[in-house]
Amino acid sequence: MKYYFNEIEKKWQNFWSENQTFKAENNSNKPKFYVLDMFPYPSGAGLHVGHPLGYIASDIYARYKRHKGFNVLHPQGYDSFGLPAEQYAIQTGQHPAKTTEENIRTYRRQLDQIGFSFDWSREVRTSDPQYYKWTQWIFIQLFESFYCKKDNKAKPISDLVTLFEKEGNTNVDAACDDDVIEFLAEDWQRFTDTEQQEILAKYRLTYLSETEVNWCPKLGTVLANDEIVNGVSERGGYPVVRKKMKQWSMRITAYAQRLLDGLNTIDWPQPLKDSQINWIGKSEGASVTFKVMAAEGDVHAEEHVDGIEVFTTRPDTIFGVSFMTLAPEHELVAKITTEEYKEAVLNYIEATAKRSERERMADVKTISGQFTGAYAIHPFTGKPIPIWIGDYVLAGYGTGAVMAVPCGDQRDYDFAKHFDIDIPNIFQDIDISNEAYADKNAVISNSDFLNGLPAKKAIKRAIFELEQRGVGKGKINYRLRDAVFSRQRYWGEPFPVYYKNGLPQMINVKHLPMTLPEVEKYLPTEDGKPPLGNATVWAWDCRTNNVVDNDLIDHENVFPLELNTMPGWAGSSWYFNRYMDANNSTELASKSALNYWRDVDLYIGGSEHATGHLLYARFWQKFLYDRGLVPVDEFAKKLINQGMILGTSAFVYRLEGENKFISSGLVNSQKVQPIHADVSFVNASNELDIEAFKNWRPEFKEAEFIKEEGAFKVSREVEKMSKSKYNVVNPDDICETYGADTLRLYEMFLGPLEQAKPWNTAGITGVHSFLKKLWKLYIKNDEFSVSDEVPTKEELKTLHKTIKKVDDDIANFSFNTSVSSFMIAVNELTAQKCNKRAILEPLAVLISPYAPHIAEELWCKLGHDNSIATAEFPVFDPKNLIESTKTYPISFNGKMRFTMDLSLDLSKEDIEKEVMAHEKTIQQLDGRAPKKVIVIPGKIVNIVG
RNA sequence: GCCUUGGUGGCGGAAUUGGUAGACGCGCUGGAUUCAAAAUCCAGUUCUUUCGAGAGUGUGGGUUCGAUUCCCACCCAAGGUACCA
Repeated sequence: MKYYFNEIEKKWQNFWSENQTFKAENNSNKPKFYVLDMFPYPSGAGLHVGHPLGYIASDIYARYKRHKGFNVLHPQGYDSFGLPAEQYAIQTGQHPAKTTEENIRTYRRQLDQIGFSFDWSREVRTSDPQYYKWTQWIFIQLFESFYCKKDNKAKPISDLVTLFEKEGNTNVDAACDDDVIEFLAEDWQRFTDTEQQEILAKYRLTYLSETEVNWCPKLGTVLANDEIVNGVSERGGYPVVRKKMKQWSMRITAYAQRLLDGLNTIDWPQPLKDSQINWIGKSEGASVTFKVMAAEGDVHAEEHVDGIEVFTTRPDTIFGVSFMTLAPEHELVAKITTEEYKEAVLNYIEATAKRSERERMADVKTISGQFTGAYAIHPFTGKPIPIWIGDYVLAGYGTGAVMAVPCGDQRDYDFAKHFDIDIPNIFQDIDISNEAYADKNAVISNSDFLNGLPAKKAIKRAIFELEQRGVGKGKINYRLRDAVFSRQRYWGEPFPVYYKNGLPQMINVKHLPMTLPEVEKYLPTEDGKPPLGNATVWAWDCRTNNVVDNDLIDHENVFPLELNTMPGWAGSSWYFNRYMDANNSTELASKSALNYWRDVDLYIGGSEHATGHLLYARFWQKFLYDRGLVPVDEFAKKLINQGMILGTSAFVYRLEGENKFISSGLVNSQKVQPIHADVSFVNASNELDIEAFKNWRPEFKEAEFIKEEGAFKVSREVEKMSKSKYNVVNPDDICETYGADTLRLYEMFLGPLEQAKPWNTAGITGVHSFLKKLWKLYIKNDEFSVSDEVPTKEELKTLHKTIKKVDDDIANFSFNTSVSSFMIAVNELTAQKCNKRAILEPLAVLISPYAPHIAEELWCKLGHDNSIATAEFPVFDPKNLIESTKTYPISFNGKMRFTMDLSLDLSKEDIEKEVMAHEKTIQQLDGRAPKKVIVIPGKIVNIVG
């Protein structure tokens, strides 16, 4: 009766699939539990052992919750739009849909073979028109909405139109573009339809705007900030430049505060919350407008410049202002610069423009700047303030201008020192002769009405005074920008948009989905249009509501369609809602399904999505909530980031200039070249399979190998798992050799779920032989058989302490320690020669979330004809752990020296008497009298002295 | 620089509220079984040691009868982020 894992695993995978064991129902008397994984992008390379880590953890959790009586939703799908399929299409001409389909098939096979309890009847694919129909639908809802700041929620744009008709926009408090002008009801009536549309566009939650974007010429597309690493594209490492383009944007900034507040209501990892908080970058302070002083002889100066607006977090330091600095790109620079300084300013701007964004960021130490000749007027003192330009001020943050307070800001201080500008000290008893004082702990002085106030009070007072005089006001500034939503790609969701007189029009939702058109080529067109510009049938006929041939475009009835597609995060921002009712063709999900499942109870995925997917998805969820489309405004109550599994690379050493390899222990100080060897050639003792290595590449065929102690050893190093490092381990091979249950257990056994940890196949034999030992417990005389005898106290103790441990571990997501406790249990039961049903049946259930195939087989052999998934989880009974004696550690000055078995009934005094009489105590004390004896009954004895 | 997380044997890692540091597994050493190998089983395995014992959880201090755990300072590593005004 051997443990034939391959047969067992195949058998049960088929059973689950045929019986739809894990299909979740949308109505049930059981409490609901929704366990979600971040769905994968189906790449051509398939899965390596690092990918399923999170899926195994969530699967254990889902199976455990089923045993505990929950109606569990545990779905899976594919984030199947994306760049790699498109790049492949560009190279081979193969339609991305085809590549994607093939990749999905590989993924599905690999996932099935690991034995996940996914409800595949709810599978979603973002690239499926039946799915992206609803992505397009949500886009239209965003277009038809604005953000009302009074009610702090999104509302229909028609509400806004009603308001405009009644009273114009003077009383409207809504998130909008900065350049909205005020108008009255009469004005609104007078505006042409086009003018009205242009105004509404400034309020819509998605809008077209001329934005400066990160354009990657090599990829022919716009990249989001998080797709750029160190100034080059994350994919491919191509250079990225700034370029102005008309793009769809999402007004995520309207939700900045709610995205911050919501973090307090969800159980997500602190580092992840911190990076979202950072990304949103809220800073509180004031905006202050500095009037510009008329240049000598220029009587009209004030007419062409209203003033320079700055944002500061320290309005309390306003009396310390001794100059202002504008970003070189600031639009006022040209207007205010005096004749005398024109040339110098132009030269400076030219010089900074030459330096790339990257250089500017890397080189923080060099101080540069240029005086413009112009002066601003201090709003309180009326003194002239010289206006400089300098590239330490960034055009993209705040207003692109700062009021410089050298005594309170190190950058201003350095700038002032460098250009010999005055550094007035406005802090009482603070020495600023060497550096600025940036803390908020000083008392303000030399500052008129702020004198004697501590910083925090001074900030409030300063804002009050600014507002009184109408030169500024309290303001909250966010680093978060509106999100660019257009991509110049083929393999993404098309926008449901056509253009009439240059104005975007939404296609009526009843004509969705707008499916991707066929194109000849997947590259941008020669005149720089996105790939959809290659489509010949991509025009909208308003009479028939059909996509028609471009030749029919007449701008009266037939109009051109949008050529951009949506970004990768569109489809992933709401998929968790779709799983609740994945096959609904009339709604994104039915009200009843949404109200039943509500939100994700446990979401597991990588931390790399902190400021991308996880921020956008929260934004969309809040929007959908505002519009009454979903019942909760945070989609995931709890989130866990699984750590990355790293590879353990193997290195062989080649003597420099020779085709001779030397075992790693013999290298010493010889000149060698380390070469990655494929990890599959190396065994648990780091010995290389020389024959396999020789056959690997022709250049090694004739190589010579210098062994140590009869073997050739490699050295190991932990690196990221990657093809080029030959340290990738394929789960298919592991399942073939050891089985899926072994893979699942080993991935959990490696270490804490959230921690990054190296994979080393060598250790897998430990968990594999554990499963074999487990199997053997159920075998007697080579037959499957268990006895119905009453279990002993010891056997019950082993079982129940394991139940308790596993319950606690799963509650803490500490899956690695439950694997250890299973091993301990099986070791103990083996030693006890336990073959009893009363122990072994609950044990099978206990292990089934972790190793479901072997558990099903044992369950079946124990005489059950239903799946073990339906079994109730064993219940811990503390009475099985009650002891009568305790092995006391006897310590001296806190150091344990020996142990003593004593009855738990003994009093403190009795314990002390017994311990003091013990020969080892006498020996330890060596004649000294103890100063003190600490006795904690049931725990420890500590003798001091 | 700032924020976050972490630092324990040769390796992955254990140690609920401060109470026997190194569970469990790998590797290693020795043994049994075998013609041999695989597989399996048994014993040992933190370091030092004069074999009595002593030291030991990044470093240095502190609190405590007792600290991997709490406090202070510092060092190192990983991840995030940045002339953010």
